[in-house]
Amino acid sequence: MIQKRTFSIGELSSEFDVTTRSIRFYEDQGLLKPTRRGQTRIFSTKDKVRLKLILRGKRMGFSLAETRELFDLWDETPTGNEKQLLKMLTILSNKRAHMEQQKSDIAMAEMEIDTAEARCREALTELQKKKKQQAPANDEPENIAKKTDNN
Amino acid sequence: MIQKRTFSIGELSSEFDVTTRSIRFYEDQGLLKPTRRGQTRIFSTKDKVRLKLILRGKRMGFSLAETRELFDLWDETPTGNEKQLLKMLTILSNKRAHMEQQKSDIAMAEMEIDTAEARCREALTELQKKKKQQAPANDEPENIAKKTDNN
DNA sequence: CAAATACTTTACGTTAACGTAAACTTACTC
DNA sequence: GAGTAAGTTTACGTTAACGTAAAGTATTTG
Repeated sequence: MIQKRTFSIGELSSEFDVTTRSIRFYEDQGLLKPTRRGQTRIFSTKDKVRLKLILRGKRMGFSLAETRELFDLWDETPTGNEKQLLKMLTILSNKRAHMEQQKSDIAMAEMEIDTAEARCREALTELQKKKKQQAPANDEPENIAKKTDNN
Repeated sequence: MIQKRTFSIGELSSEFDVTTRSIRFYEDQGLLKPTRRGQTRIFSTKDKVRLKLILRGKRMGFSLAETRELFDLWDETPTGNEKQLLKMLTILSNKRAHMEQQKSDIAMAEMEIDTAEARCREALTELQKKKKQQAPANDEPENIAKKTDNN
């Protein structure tokens, strides 16, 4: 046995930390296509992979409809005609552009977070100074009072 | 005059390609704080900067509520007490983690897009071959038809 | 001064992506 | 065989982020 081939909805739910409601919703929207044993859903590894892609897509800001469109196109790719394939290439190119935008956004945000953190730490040490001035000339070590919980 | 100091809602709307409805909504949610001349909104450069941050935040998957919370915290930072500042540092740390996740997501997506594109191009050249077979026996060199644009 | 242009408020409508509740079926297990 | 755990369907509810329409004001322009 190379791999467990099927999964219950509960297994996927807990593995990816997503509600069963969501998983059923994704099926309803045509993103997952589990088979059935009786009325119980049985998910393949392909479904599992797709679920992972759905969630990553969400984190990247894609709607379910977009992701679904990608899945459908991808399924048609091996048998696709020239027009389909060219459409796929265009979409891929668009995704790339989207990702470049995101990388740029992230880079700028990172810089700003750096300066924000610096400003914060500065304000903190400023507070420490004032504390010292208010409680002057004391031979007990200060760092006992300076304990901070970093939660 | 160093810079134009104020902006109308229409100016911001066209500059950032966002509807006036959205801008008013952002004000309503406490993200922008334009002054008024009569009942007409007058936006400062600070508002303009914040609008840019709002939009970038959206592209990064932040809700307006999250962005608003950041703005509020940021405003309190210079006068903040220790607790406030530590909270800010925690949030900044969370944002960083979020961005690391995103960078990882993007990196994986980029690889998959690469292979998807390769698969597409392969399918395309496969189609070309079949076309040639239907219009056979030609002494022109093959590589003219095999040209690919690597964009 | 009339018409066009750029604003404004109020308020109901819409879409995506689920949450939540109720009522039901299977499958085990004590 | 009663309970409980995991699954199911149906269907109404909810939230965020605006869209859209109506009706009014203020200023500019031909």
